Amino acid sequence: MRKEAEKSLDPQLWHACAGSMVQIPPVNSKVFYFPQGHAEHSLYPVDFSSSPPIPALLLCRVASVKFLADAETDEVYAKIMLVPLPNTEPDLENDAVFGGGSDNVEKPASFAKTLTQSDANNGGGFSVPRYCAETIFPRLDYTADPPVQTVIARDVHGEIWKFRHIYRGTPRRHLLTTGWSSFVNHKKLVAGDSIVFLRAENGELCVGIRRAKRGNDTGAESGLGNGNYVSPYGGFSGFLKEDESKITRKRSPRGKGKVRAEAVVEAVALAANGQPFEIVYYPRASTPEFCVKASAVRAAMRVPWCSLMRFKMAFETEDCSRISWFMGTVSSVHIADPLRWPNSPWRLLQVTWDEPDLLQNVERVSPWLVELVPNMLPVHLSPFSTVTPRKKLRLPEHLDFPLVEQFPMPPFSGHPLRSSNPLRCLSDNAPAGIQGARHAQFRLSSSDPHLNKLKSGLFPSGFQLFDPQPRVPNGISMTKHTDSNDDNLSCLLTVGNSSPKKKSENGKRHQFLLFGQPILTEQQLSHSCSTGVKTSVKNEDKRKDSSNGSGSALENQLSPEKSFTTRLLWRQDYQTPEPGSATGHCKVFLESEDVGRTLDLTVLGSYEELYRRLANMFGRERSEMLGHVLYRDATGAVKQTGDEPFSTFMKTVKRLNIRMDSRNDADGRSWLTGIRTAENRLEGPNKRGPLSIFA
Amino acid sequence: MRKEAEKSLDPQLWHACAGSMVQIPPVNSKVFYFPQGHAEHSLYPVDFSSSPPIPALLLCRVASVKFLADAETDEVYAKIMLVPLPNTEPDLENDAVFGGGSDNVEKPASFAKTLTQSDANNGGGFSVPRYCAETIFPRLDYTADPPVQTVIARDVHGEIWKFRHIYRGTPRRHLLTTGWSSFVNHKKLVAGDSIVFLRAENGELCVGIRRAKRGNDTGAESGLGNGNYVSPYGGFSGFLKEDESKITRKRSPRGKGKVRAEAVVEAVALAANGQPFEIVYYPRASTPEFCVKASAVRAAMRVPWCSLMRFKMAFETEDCSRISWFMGTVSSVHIADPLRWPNSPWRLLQVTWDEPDLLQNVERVSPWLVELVPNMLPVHLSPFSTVTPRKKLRLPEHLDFPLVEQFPMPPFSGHPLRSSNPLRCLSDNAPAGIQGARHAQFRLSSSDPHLNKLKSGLFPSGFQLFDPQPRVPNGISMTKHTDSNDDNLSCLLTVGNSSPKKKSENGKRHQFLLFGQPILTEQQLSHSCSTGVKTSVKNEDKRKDSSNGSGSALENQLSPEKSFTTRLLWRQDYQTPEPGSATGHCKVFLESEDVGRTLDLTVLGSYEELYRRLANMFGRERSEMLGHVLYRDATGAVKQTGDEPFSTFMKTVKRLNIRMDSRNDADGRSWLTGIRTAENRLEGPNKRGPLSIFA
DNA sequence: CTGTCGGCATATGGCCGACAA
DNA sequence: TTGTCGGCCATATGCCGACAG
Repeated sequence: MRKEAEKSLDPQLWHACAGSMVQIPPVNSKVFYFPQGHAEHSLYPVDFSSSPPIPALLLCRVASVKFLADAETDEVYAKIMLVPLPNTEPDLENDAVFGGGSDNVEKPASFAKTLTQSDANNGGGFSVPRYCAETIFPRLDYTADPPVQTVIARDVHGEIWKFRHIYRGTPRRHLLTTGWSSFVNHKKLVAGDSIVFLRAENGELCVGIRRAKRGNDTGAESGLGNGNYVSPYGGFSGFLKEDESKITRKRSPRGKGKVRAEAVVEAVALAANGQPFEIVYYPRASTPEFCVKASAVRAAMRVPWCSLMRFKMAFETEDCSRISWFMGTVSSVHIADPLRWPNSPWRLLQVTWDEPDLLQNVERVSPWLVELVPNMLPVHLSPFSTVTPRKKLRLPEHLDFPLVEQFPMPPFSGHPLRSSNPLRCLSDNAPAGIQGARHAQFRLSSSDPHLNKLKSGLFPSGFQLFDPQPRVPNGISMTKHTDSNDDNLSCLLTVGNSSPKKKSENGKRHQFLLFGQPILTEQQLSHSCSTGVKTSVKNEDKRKDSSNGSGSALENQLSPEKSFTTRLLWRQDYQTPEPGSATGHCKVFLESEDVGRTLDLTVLGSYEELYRRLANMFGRERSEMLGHVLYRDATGAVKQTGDEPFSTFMKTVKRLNIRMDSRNDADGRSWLTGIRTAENRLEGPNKRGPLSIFA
Repeated sequence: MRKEAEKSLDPQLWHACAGSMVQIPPVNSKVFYFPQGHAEHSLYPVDFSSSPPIPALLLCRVASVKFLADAETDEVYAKIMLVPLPNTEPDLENDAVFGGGSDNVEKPASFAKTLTQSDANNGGGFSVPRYCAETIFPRLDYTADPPVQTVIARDVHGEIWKFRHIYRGTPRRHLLTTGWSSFVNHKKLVAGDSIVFLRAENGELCVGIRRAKRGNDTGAESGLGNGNYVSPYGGFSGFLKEDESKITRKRSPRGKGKVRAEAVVEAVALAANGQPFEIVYYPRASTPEFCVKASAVRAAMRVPWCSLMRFKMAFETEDCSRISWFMGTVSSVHIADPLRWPNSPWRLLQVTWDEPDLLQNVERVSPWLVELVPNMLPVHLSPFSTVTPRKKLRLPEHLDFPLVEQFPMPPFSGHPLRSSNPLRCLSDNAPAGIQGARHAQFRLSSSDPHLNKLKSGLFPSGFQLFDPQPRVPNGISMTKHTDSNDDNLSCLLTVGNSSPKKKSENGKRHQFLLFGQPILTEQQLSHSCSTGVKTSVKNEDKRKDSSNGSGSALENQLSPEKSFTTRLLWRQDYQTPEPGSATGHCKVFLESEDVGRTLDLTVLGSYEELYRRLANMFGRERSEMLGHVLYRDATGAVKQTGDEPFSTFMKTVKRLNIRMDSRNDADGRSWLTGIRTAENRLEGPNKRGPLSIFA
């Protein structure tokens, strides 16, 4: 292919387009490069078989960074040249060695707006929010009647766009008229895409675009215009990739804007040889960054990660207007892909979310993406709290554990499961200093002075634990399981559950989209269904714990039967019983759809009944189910229904995936026919009703 | 990149789009593969340095052929899988060994029309030529008033287009109305592009497009609508490539529709290993076919090519409506690139054309592209004669020389210049049988009975040598050099010149475009200017001839001073004097422009004067000329003005190239803005007056 | 026979204030 | 404050016969 003139664009404009959570490591700083993450960043499966053995992570120096934009789509991406560093570097070396320049250049004035239907479709006008007009645009002469000016903006390619900016109407408002629709057409913008205006340092106005990650058409009915989709920071790509590739194909059929598999192999080969190599990173691809600030990785790996640890993680709404923190619990710590990447910390943590439905497909995260929070009553921060990710919540000094193992040498040599045993990791390795932290983590109670100290820093002001009317707008609604034998717990659950209903009843609510899948809050789903996601791993851990027969006080403290707080955690987040348990609820995912439905296995006595039930549930023929229902058995292996006796199946199954032949492939051409057509298509035959249908 | 579904399209439609001169070798036939030609087919320089040594040509079997079309531009191309064959194959083996099936499937009814301005621009209608409507379209019911129908056609991707076909107006004519402009817009057609309608064997109507090779905007003023540009068959790519890349970039900036350099290297590597490999061939790329029917190559190499041999070569008008034969003379026979491809017959022949201005950049051709014709009075076939390339003029049997050297082993081992010595090749190697042919070649006179025999076969019927009103519509106009010392010659020249003027004076004339460069007939240029192209090589040959001291009768016959016919050839085609001669005319090419202008060097006394003259000529600053004027010195090396003393420069220079920084780069985006804009651009600031300005 | 033009009907684009959320 | 709508004007689109080459 032709080498385009790789003109690095204004880094500020680039960042404005990339979103506020994207951080590109500065030149000369040190990062860890993760081939695994690089592979995830590629749309296509990456075959490392021909490569030499590669370390799972590689310390590198950032030799150069180019901020680029796709010539066709304006999608921003970065080319980063990395120089592998010898592993002899001292472990705790300061990153500042290379003098990573002052990254703190102040952000220029910028404004982003997600296009409404009116902005994108009708009459060719754009409603300029007052703030944007007054702070970003050139000053308008309000003495004129009407006040008008021509706004000139430069896009990522340096091309100039002119817009008539007028202040008119009753009541008065700012509008872009002439020139706007031409811009929309040229950039092929649709409602839901965002536009970024930025006043550069030289005073010039810049304009960038951020395309909506059109998950699929379901977005249309929830009002694309308001689209407050969640874009995962350090997201997850397993099940989703396929969906995304479909989207990408529609928008740019030549597979641009994504990294080719060969590029990954090539980079990895060079990296393995210790040679400089170049990586391309698409910040809006919804896959986690795979060049991570070395200090961040080191800091994260100093934490002896264990099950039951509580953490929060930042996500960005799709339009980049807000950042949300989601709370979760580490359900298991183990190597994500022990065969290929035996010692990789990448996605080391298996997690469960306080809002599991909101983050359904984020099952594993890398430690440096999350922030530990003291274990306490898991009453959640609002996902809409506006805590910025910059004012990071620093852990108390005594939480800064020493390294569990040597680092950056593989932290989990020998026994991959060793660290995934929470008890061992705490009881065997934890130095005295940890105890204080653990105290804060596990001895937390409303009367504990530590809590008050912490909560003032951790929660929005005014937040009160056990507040009878807690101001938690959209937290998980807690289930009303009555098999609890602990009144205290029930009480707490009730209390925690009393408030959220208030807001959940009126339809208009923030909508989240994660990896192109609409995220429904639990209210939208059901109160009676249990989530049952990712419980087995936890229970495996638990079984192993008991089998090793350790009886330390610590273990007793952590055991569900012995500790109040732990039990609370347990109850709430892992309410689902044992695999194949009495409640026997199971999530069912139809491949072509987005959100799982819940199925009560207890009412079923045979595969035959299951098929009938599933066919009924999805409006398909029973015969279509045969050979299409997949699940993972106790060992994690993928099986089809029928592979095991039904009784065994019943006991192990937690999640079913129904593979369907995709229909309606024929309209691949629609992207050609322009915006308005694409718009209409949203209301076409693919339109579907709400997906939260439960058995 | 994503693998598109490589659906082979209807071969008939493919051929209709590719043009009538394009022949794809049938499966199982044998071809010679030329890496050199493959590299020329790539837009970008191909670096073979990392490859193992490669033979210049490789006998292969055609394993499969896929007829494809670019998803975006509809440009047709072919993917051909070749299997290298061992060199042990007998040399003269018949190609039919593999049973190359009957290639003679009859051509389906098809019709091509070059879009007029009206077709492409106005009102959204398409004037259907009656022939097309009556023979290709479905039968119209003429009893209706007006007769209307919907014509349904399938394009290369199988997509369906509907057009309202109406027969109306006074006088009645066939039109496509509704649906047409949508087609034009989707396919981004502009005036000058062609549309192909074809009735497939199953009765279905197919539609294909052939884009004009828009050299550049000069086409606009000469009337794109009539565009009868010449498209070279087995063209030339040296100087032109750059121009073409500019064009391609404008139309498809991602470099699609061209072969990548790496693809060539990969194919060559496989080929060198004897492994099957795939090549991609774009028939409309104006580079010669590099998989050539083995029998054609063998036949061509049986001819002992020599200087002064006369030949003709077929070219196709750009709209594929006609095929023209151009006559030329072999000026030298030598390896094109002796360093890289020491024994390659590729572009073995250096040629001069009877119409040098029409084929200015075709300087070297491969032997199998040309057809020998007996040397005789070079009065030219009309370029518009409608001789099809199929009814080939077979050479008399006695011209079928035995092999000069073993073949396919390199035919020119040892002394690359050996065969370029016309005397040696004729006098040393020529068997007796040649004499007869040579007699026809050189002993030709109006009274010679051989001539009459030959001319009846070679010339259009009715053609009469020395006819006072010869029916040669557009032959080269002969110059009126008066330094001739042969009255007979002058007479002949006058006679030859008497007719063409008739048609040349009125503006409407066939326009030719070659490699994107408009071709002006000599009338359009000047009568007083000499062409000076490719004279030096000839003269070099001549010098070598005399230096070897042979004094055979043959040489005397060939010497300009001794032979009438030779002298005539010489006078007419090589009227330019020695390099640096008394007339001292020199062609000047501005890089960004298309056609050279002629400069009289004799009036100049210094580089300073030259710069002033050139600046004046092109409306540039004198300072812009410094360091930008390039030429080749006597040895062929590229030099800048100033590298040699002016007097030396004066003696050697035949052609100047002025390199200019291209301005107006900002409109690279114009291809995006649609047809009408592109159309308008043609009349924009780039518009230029006629280019044939002479010093 | 067919390329181009001007006429003209209709569709679309695009600017506007009204209104309401 | 700003998203959406209907009104309405200007322009573009596109079909037509006239005319001429």
